[in-house]
Amino acid sequence: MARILITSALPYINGVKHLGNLVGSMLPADAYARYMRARGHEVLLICATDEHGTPAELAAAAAGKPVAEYCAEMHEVQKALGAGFRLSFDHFGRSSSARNHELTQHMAGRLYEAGLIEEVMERQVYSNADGRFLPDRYIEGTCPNCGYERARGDQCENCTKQLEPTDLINPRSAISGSSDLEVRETKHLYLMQSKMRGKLAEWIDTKIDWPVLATSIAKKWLNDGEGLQDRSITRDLDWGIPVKRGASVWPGMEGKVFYVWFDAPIEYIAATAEWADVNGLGDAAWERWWREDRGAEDVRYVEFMAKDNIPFHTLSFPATLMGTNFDGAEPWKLVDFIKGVNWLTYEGGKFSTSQGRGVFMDQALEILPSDYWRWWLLSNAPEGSDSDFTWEGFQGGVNKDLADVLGNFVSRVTKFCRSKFGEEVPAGGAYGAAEEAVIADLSARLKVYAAHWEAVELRKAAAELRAMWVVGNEYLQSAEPWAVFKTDPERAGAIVRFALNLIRLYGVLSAPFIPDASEAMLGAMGAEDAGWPEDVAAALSALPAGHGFKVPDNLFSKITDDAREEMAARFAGA
RNA sequence: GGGCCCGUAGCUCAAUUGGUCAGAGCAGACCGCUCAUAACGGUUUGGUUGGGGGUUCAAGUCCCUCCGGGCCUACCA
Repeated sequence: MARILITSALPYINGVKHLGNLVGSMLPADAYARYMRARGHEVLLICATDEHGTPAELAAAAAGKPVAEYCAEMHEVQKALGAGFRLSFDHFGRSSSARNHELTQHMAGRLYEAGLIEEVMERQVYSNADGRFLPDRYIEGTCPNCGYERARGDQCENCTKQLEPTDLINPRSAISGSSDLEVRETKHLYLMQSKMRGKLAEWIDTKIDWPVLATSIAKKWLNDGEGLQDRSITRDLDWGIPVKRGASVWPGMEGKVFYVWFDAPIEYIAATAEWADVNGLGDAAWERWWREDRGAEDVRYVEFMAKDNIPFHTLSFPATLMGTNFDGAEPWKLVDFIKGVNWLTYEGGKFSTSQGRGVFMDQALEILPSDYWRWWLLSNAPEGSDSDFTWEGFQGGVNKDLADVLGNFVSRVTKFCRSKFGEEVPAGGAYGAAEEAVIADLSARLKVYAAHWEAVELRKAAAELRAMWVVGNEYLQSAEPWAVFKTDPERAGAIVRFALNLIRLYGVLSAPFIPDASEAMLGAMGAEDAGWPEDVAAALSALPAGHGFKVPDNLFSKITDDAREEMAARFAGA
């Protein structure tokens, strides 16, 4: 039994997440956690809302609420939606928690002691009308290069030229539209990542099994230009974690907060502490997952995220943890494997919150149960490259895989049995060559399935699972109990007994992808406590003769063409 | 501009890291079955692996080049 720590990239607080966000980290993390738990490993799955930063403040303002109140509400909304998608987080925390305040300040203090913090005087644009400093991209103006009037302070979307806010002609606040802007000096803390470049590079070089996406992005940042750049870890904002060295004030940094990207990854750890608190477990309980000197030396830590998160998880966060351990006193657990995925697109374009384009988590659950989405998203996860959500593809995948191959199998077996033998497992006959062949086939496929999960290959695992469902239909077709029943009811009984056991087996194997349907299958078979089939032959004899079962409602209904067209129109966006 | 990834059957993707006639699923065609959600099973059509050149006994896989997509390039997260 291994100990596996799993974190999902933190969903940002400013609204309901779309299917792309879901499949980018939370859903794969959940499926992986479910599989590993099913195999008997000790698993801890951690996620949280990422609550700091300018967009959170603006979203709160737009909603007409104090930011703390807004975040608290949105946290509950996201938590409920996660539950709706059956995301089995051991804890879904908040980056604004007291634990994270304490830990973030502690780590900053340690980095200071390590000599890895530098104070830098910056010049930033301040908006008098908005009463705040504006991040580059919140300043709009005319592009000096192409004349586009809505260029942003970081880059012109029209001509793609990279800009400084001060390059813009007629600059104005993107928030209020005010042109009452001025450049002010403000002091910030920089994490001197450049000092850790060698150490980070050496560490990355050991990660030969990571997706190219992850290592290539990390190496690019390490080696590009003058190498890894030092990075500001503070901001002039109200909402956030106040800048402190541990519990002490940080002279000259009053009124400032840590940058959201500094405190968000630390929340992985803090959320684990929150988990311990909620469960009344004490510090040792979470430290054994994160501190190599306190029990975490045998933990395998796997992170899930979309590609935009990779630099922070391969460089900034490890730099923070390594720096914090400058004297060897705090050996924090570093990530062992990063599952980085690409983007999910919507009908060939981008999901867009502002234009209402694409399907968001709340809408998805209004339309169909979570299993439909989980199956399609995971079996089409954007692993190798971006993948595209289309209603036609979704309809096809769900109807064929879930309704026809799996759902119909369960239906045909249980209904046939009920009509010929009643609602209990038939007694007669014995398994023979046909059943042995299926057992051999499934045993081999189960090994492949397990190997895909070990490698975190979602699409391949899904394909193998589907192949195992197909084996059931092939078996029924060749064994044809409906014909055998007429001449040899005993033998037909054995076939049906085997098929009922297949349903139970599928219930166990399918759970990482479609937990609700799995529960329905196991419930119908009266086998809720079924464990992983280490021995397929034994697993397919688990339901004994005379064991009662129920014919479940159809596991999945099909998406009609009319329904598909209606949804396509509804979510096409403005 | 610089860097990275990708281009395989009508569609979505594989291919044990250079090694049998390049494989699946969907879609199409034909056949079978009738237990089942008009579901299932079988057979089958379909590819000069984006173009060109090179290395090698051997290239989808390595090198060069061209074409066509996508992504990243750091103070929004």
